[in-house]
Amino acid sequence: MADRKGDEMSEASTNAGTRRRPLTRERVVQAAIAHADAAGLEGLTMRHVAKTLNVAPMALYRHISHRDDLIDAMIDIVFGEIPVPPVQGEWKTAMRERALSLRDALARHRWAIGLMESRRRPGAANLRHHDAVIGNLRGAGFDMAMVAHAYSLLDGYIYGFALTKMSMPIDTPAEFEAMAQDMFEPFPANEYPNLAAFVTDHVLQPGYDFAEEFEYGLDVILDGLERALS
Amino acid sequence: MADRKGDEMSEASTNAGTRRRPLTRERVVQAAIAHADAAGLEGLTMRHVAKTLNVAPMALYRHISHRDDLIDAMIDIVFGEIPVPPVQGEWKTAMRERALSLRDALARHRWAIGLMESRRRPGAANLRHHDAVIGNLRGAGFDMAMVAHAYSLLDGYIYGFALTKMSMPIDTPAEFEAMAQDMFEPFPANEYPNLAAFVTDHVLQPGYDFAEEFEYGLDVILDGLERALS
DNA sequence: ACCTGAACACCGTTCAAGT
DNA sequence: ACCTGAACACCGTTCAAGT
Repeated sequence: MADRKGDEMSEASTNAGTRRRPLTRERVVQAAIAHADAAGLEGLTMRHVAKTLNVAPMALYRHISHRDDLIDAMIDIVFGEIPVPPVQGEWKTAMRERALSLRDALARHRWAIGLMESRRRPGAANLRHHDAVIGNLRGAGFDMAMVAHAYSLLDGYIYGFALTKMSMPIDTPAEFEAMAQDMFEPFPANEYPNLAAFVTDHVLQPGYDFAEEFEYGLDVILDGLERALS
Repeated sequence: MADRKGDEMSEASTNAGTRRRPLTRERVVQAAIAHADAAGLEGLTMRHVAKTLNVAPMALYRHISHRDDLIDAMIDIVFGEIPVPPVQGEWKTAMRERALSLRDALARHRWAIGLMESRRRPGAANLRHHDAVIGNLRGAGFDMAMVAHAYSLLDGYIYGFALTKMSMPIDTPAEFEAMAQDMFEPFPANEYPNLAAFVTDHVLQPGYDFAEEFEYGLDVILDGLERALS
């Protein structure tokens, strides 16, 4: 497959044979995100990112000042993946879509969950996102106090659901059943009858999918805010 | 102060002059919790815990099998600090008190927030807690599907609020004002008018306290569940 | 101008040894 | 039986050096 003729010439000015593109901040951040998506936050080491870029660990420090600066940049990419809510537009559908987009972004980038709201130097996508959410709510008649209520309630729920879902030690029902066995095994039988019934009669039943709970709770919250607004 | 006569003799059988109590699992876990409360999860190293106990790092491994096993034990202590909800008793007040207790426990042990729901081998206090919550809801007439809805909504919100509150880079209003300056500084003036107005006209006003948002959202959720129940 | 290698002060954990 | 010390394979980051 080497030596294809007609390859695009967009990088024609680089030396033939020189596989190495110049390192840029963007390439470092993208490599870091790919690595964290695959290996988690604790798998995200400078040394590993450097290796995937075929570079010495120290080369990264020309483009980022330290690990936390890299994480700042990664988080702003995640915010950039969430469509900006329309400033005009019915608030309930806008907030509903925004919640689903944020949930999906956090599902793609589980390492980001605890970090989205903790940036001391939020990036442009982060600020733009929050500006649009607030703008939409204000336009729909929320006063400042209600904006604050709605924001803390929605984001608390969205991040918290993502957190509990992510930290669930299990993905498939088969795994869950195995874990449920192990879970009760060290304890006397029927020591926790309500929990046992809940697990066997509901959670382990075919068709139950924890992920679907998200929209139920979201609608309870949106309906509650609507009622508070009027 | 050495040589007090009349000291309690409860440890009288230990050698005089030997300051060292025997290491136990409980002492290791308690020292680890104290350390994590003060220094956070990333400050919780085997070597530091060992130093506070005046012991070589390796001595810990006689009582715990590895760092994750230590964390399992720490989490069950946190669950044990939350009063068990009464199995009989009006569900709304029981769930409200349980939410506030859990919030308070997470405020004392911020390192625990992402870990409470991720134990593969939950301890006795953990299982007992969940059993009592489910028992209360079942007794109040929740069917299994509604238990699942209520649980994921409440815990999502409780853990998520704790997470966003903890990760807020700031505690005092003065700090927040300084950070708000820095936050907008790299960007053109009035690039984010809605966000700027929200911050200056509401969040930075005297009397605003983000922590108080918790109960507002909690009541929206509890009222919504009550409505869904009937 | 851009990248590298050696080094420093850390980690969790294994293993063989001390009392 | 209980604890220790040296060692291994890792970290992030500094510093001086290479091209």
